Amino acid sequence: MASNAVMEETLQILKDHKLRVTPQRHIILAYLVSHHNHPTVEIIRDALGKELPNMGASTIYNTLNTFVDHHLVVELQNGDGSTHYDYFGTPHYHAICTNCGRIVDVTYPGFSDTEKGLEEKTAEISGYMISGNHMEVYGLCPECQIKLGIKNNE
Amino acid sequence: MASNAVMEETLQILKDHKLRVTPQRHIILAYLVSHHNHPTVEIIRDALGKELPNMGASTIYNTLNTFVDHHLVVELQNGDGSTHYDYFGTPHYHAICTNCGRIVDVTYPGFSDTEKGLEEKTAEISGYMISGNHMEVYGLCPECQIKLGIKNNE
DNA sequence: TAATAGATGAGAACCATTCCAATGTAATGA
DNA sequence: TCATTACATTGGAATGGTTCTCATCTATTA
Ligand SMILES: [Mn+2]
Ligand SMILES: [Mn+2]
Ligand SMILES: [Zn+2]
Ligand SMILES: [Zn+2]
Repeated sequence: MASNAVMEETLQILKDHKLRVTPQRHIILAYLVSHHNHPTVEIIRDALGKELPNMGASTIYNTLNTFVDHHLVVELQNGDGSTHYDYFGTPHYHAICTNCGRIVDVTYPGFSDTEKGLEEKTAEISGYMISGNHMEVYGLCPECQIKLGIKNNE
Repeated sequence: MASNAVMEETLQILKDHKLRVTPQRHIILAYLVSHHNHPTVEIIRDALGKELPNMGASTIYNTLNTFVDHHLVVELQNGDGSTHYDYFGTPHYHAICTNCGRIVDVTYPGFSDTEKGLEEKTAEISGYMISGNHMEVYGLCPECQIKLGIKNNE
């Protein structure tokens, strides 16, 4: 699906909830849709500083929290103390480097079955009414393996 | 395995790493091993206040961070702003209530296979050298379902 | 156009966690 | 046993990401 179609579809979700599509919300969403870098508020602020120099930090937090509330975006922690945000258009999970904090997307055929199985088992056992899940796998990214001398640079 | 056997085994891990088994570390570990309430630092502090009234908050943080570094304890977030800690003796994952924050343990036969499969797939796809994973499932706990009128109290 | 509700922005406030320096205590070795 | 060294605890200060407050601004509705 084209990036602007994703945008339109997502913005419609906001409209459906009587939320206004402001320039700030539009530009933040566009940034998230077009970048897969799992940015922090600070990174978003720096990246959008040229287009909207006066955008307040509160606005970025408010906007991202709104997106999270509507399940358009997920929050991630990589241990660096700040929250990372991820436009969650396509189901996937994350591998997070315990050394440098790098977060990469992962998915594979059959992943959604695994996910669904986990949710069903959990509902059955715990009695919870399931609304979602987070899976994260931790380890050393390829670059840190080299940096730390664990893997040879070939 | 008896609780004191678990304690001994865990304390030995500290000794093996040349870490001293102080009264503070001992009492905090004992609390975690014998409670499955996924406590915060504040909860631990309140619970142990009678036994060690002068224990500093820094000590609790230091101790828990040490345990986490040695993979004896895992950290959990439930959205209430503070970190929750869990003695991770037996592999399991968590169901977290999005309304009240309640965290419950879940496991089932075959869970470790699911877990292992996820780690192997991830290593293969991402090139990461895997050291662990976190799985969390979100939803409404049974009590909140009733409280919110979603499920009838039978 | 008037009235209302929703959104932004600057800075203050919050608060969980970390940092720091002083003090205390266990391990080591002569 | 004494001296030395390394590890740990403590209380308080500092940090810093996030939330809160409120005046201002803008979109929506009637
Ligand atoms: Mn992602
Ligand atoms: Mn648990
Ligand atoms: Zn890395
Ligand atoms: Zn609940």
